[in-house]
Amino acid sequence: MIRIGELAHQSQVSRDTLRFYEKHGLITPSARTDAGYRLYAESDIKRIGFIVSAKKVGFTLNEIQQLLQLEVTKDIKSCQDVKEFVDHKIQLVNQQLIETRRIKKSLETLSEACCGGDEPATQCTILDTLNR
Amino acid sequence: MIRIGELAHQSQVSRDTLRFYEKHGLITPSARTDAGYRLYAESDIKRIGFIVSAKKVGFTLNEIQQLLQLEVTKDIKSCQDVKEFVDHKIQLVNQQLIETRRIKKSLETLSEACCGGDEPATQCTILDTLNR
DNA sequence: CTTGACTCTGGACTATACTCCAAGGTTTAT
DNA sequence: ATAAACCTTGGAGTATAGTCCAGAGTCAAG
Repeated sequence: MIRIGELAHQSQVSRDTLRFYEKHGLITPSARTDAGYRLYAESDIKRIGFIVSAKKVGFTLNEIQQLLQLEVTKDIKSCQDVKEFVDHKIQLVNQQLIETRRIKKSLETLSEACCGGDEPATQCTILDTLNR
Repeated sequence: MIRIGELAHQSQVSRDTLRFYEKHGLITPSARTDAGYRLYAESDIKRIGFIVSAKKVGFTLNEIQQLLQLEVTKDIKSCQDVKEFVDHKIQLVNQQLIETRRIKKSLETLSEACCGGDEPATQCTILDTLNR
């Protein structure tokens, strides 16, 4: 059993963030010392690893919480459920991708129409366009 | 000169949002009635239009404020300055695009490795991967 | 026995972009 | 005259993901 500082070190997640995750129900230390110090077991370390990995692939903390639910109920939840969850997230990310592309395109159109010269911007096409 | 409700109606931006924009220095009503009611002139309406357009192409409120600065100082700022501002934003959006693509790919890899069957998820490759 | 490193809690603060509310004043229509 | 509709301000709340701090307790080493 390790204390919070050690876990922070091992998992590269700050103490404050660990406590923050706890407050939001993502993880609970397996035990406490008599003085109230958090004590983490191997399983807790793995759980933090899970959270870190899930964050890397783009899940929000809220989604990670749901994933952890799936983790816990592994034997009553099927692979299909897990896959559906991931596929749903892919849909969300895809929408975000489309929106970001749209924005990029708009900005590029804006930029391309601009002469970019060093004359005063009184007639700047960019500012003109945004004014409509 | 119109009042806030009318401007909200015309610009499709809520009263609260208009006051919010004011608090954050994006717009100031040209006048007030004796009773303190905000009064907006044509130029104010245009300014809101500018803000709405700029939001549509993906600028944050902070960036819009900077754009409005450029607007004001049109004759001392060049087209080049404006274009540089937009091009810098394109860079930011591009980074976001790359990151979102990375996430999408990670999720797809995760999903593709999963059988998606209706057996219990005890051996689910998705959960396994996230556990590493 | 004291110093330094570590931990605890609760709460404030960051950024982004609003949204909602309460309590009160003003305008407009009937 | 009064009710409805509109306006004012300040402040709180929403979601996301933390970060930072103060004041206090704990623990190991010199």
